[in-house]
Amino acid sequence: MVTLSEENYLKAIFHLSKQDNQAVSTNAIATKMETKASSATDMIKKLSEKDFIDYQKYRGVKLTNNGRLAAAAVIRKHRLWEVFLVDKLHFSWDEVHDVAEQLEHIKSEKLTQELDSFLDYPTKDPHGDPIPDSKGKIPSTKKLLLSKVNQSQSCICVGVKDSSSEFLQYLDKYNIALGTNIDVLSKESYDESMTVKINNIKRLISKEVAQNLFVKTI
Amino acid sequence: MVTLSEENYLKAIFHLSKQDNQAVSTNAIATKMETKASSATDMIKKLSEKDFIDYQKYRGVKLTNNGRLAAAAVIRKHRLWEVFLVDKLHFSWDEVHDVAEQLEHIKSEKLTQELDSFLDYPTKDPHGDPIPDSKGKIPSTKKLLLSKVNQSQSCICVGVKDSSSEFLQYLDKYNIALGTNIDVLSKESYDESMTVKINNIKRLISKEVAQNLFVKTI
DNA sequence: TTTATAATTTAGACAAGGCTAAAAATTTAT
DNA sequence: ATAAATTTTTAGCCTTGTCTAAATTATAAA
Repeated sequence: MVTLSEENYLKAIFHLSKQDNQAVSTNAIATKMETKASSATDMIKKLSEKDFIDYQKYRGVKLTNNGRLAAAAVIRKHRLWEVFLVDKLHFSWDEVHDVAEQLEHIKSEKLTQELDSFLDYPTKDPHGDPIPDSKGKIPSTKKLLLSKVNQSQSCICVGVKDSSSEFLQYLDKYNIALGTNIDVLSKESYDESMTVKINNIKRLISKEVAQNLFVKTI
Repeated sequence: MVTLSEENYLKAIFHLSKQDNQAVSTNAIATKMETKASSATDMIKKLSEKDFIDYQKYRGVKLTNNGRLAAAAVIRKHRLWEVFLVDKLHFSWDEVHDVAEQLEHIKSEKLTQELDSFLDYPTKDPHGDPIPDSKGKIPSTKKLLLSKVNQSQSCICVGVKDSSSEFLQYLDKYNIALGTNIDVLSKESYDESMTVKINNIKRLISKEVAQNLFVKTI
């Protein structure tokens, strides 16, 4: 039995340790969880006790295989619910996060499987992030930041790095959505801005935006 | 802000106090919640503090209007989710309860409204129980005696308890038939008679009549 | 109308999850 | 290589929701 709070910590540790399952510091966890280091230490002990993480005092933590599976299961549910909210209930992609944070903790294997099937087995959530499968495997995406794309290359928007409402609303305003085609016309080295063509309209994209938009080159 | 546990107690009290909002005993609540009377007392104090129930020591509790609305909101969500699980996710009616018990606590006004719309505004859950509307009003489907209907409630005649010809002729005489709309204007506690409006005509209905006419509130 | 029984409340304790302040270990800088 | 700064842990306390045991109030029976 894993509690709601434990699930949130597992998710945080998963996100912090990224691809290579690096050790994560107590402070990093506390910051991510918006709590105090002492509280993080308390929870670390519980998660370690339950064999979700490997822990040595003062040395940070790493997810065990167990912990990685548990975290992936929560993230899977979070992202499936996001798809549900956007595809079926008219939520926009900047409205889904808080509700999905609640729904991700619902415990029912059947519910998750049936939801997955109902949504036709999506592989990405509305922000372009991959949805772990029922075995915890995450479909890897070869995405890169728009800022890394070369002049006169074309690419397709596949996700965002910053998923704040401000950024998502900015994208909506300029008709940039998942699947939108972006042609990089030129790049300005001085301020790292770029001129692009979107839906046949030329636009200037700032460094800040280009560094927060994931694309896939074509 | 109402906690998960508070919501569960409110639901329990709501179900125990039925149609007429009778006082509910501490023991009854404890039994329903599968907990101890002392725990129920503790929670009763909190709910009373928050103005969800009226409480006098040793005298049981009654839901305030506030409390009734809060309980109805939870029951609404519970039943909408049950419809979702059965209609959309291939759950059978005996599998839905545990999952709905979790889903009913998700807090998002938009989610509830959109779900209601997505399900095409159902009025009954898979067990035939009525789904409260967004204002907390419950489409009552069960028939009850006219004598039990509250002041300023409207109802529709759906049957008789006494089917003697004397009674039926009485009804004919005053144009009361199956489907007739009856507005209860006022009730006299002294002789339990009531003033009603039928086809725009005010009438006095005696206790004897009111106790033999089945209606459905609307 | 007392007494016995049942229901209810109070008092004190516990586990989970969080906090503050202080101690201990590690890292960085001199 | 030490001292200073930073990070992490520990100790002790708080709140929520629960419990047991004891005390109090209400109700039923004689």
